[in-house]
Amino acid sequence: MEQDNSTGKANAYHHGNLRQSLIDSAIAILERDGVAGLSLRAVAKGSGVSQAAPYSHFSNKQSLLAEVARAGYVRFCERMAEELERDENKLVGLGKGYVFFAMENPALFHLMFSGELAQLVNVDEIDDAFLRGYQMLVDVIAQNPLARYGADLPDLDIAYAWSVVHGIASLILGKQISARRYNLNSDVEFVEKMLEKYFSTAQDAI
Amino acid sequence: MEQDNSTGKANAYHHGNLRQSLIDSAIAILERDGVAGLSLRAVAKGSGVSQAAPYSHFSNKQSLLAEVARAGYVRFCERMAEELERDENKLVGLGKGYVFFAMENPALFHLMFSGELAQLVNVDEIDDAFLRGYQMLVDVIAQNPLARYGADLPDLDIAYAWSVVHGIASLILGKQISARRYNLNSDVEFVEKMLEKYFSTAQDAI
DNA sequence: GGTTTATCTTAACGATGTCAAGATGCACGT
DNA sequence: ACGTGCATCTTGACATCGTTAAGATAAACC
Repeated sequence: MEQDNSTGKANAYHHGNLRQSLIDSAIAILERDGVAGLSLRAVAKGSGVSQAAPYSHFSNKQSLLAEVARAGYVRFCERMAEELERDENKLVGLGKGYVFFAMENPALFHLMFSGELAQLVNVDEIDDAFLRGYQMLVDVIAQNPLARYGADLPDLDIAYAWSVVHGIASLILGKQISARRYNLNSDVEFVEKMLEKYFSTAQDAI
Repeated sequence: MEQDNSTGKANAYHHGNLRQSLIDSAIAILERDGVAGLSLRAVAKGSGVSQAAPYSHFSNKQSLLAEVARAGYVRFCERMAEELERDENKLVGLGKGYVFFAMENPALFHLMFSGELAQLVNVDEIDDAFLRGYQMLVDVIAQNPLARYGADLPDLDIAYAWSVVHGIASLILGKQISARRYNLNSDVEFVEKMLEKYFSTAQDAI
């Protein structure tokens, strides 16, 4: 974060950029082995340092995970912006980005939204990255009011739209919903069908 | 399960009904201390047996948790049925039961739907209890088609309604959504407003 | 060049999931 | 009635985990 990766003082003893390296290692382990394999010792080994080295940069495991979640929110926003450009219906595009990110990064998504970090950790730093994602939804809803409810209560519309995409993502990750149950070829196709059907906006309607 | 609780052969050495007792202890710990306090050793101590005793009844911790989840689905269905009677709009009632159960049993709900059990454990036994809850939703949707989409694709309507309530529940448990954000007094009130607004059925519409 | 200080290592502690070996006592055949 | 088999439970141990304490290293600054 405060130190450049490439100009780190390469040294047998002093890593040079351990803080960021630990976050990267944690994300890599999360993608490869899931939450089960994400031990502090494994993260340290992934960065080539000893077991206790992370404690020079994080007060405990939860603090590291909070930073991982923060990095996750950044990627999350990028993924939504990517899909937002591709889709004409902005609400559908945002929803696709939301659910696709969850499907592509299941463990990271779970870490970001499970709420296990919210209690013990300083949430303010997370909020920065998190609120940027929330703002994307607010903007899209403001410009594309949902078809059936007009704009009289946009706040609830925001919570509603958020709930729909988050519910779809959660149920897919939890294996409760699958394309097979609905005779579709892939989960991606299922998500697209769902969002296009239930996220029609005022412009699309009738 | 196969042994009665009251007629268990009370004995200093042989517990008599340890299997069910362990499941009950696990649920009690889950409610009191959350997932963090749910160790096998704590569960064993809660039933007054030694650390390794659970391995006479469960192959590992995951197997015990699977049974806990199964018991959770039973309670889950009861809670939905309770709210279903109370509400005239059946879809709204079902949704209230769904979200209220999550709010009243956050750790249990998380265990039931996180999908962490789905990989390693024999899911068939869970499915029995789980499918009863799913069938409740199917029946309600069949009798109360959603207002705007008719009955041409009820399958997707089911997935949609499920996603909405599951999303609301998940976001509330994860502290991403709260009544305070929407200027409401309580999360219960927020849930009721949401469901009544977005779960209007064909009968209610216009 | 010597000191300060951040960074990293080694060693250890308690807690946890799990297994192996043995103790206990209910059930059942004789 | 009585011994045997088998399910059930205990003790003890091991590897792994998060975390802390004490000390080693070397970069930074005077």
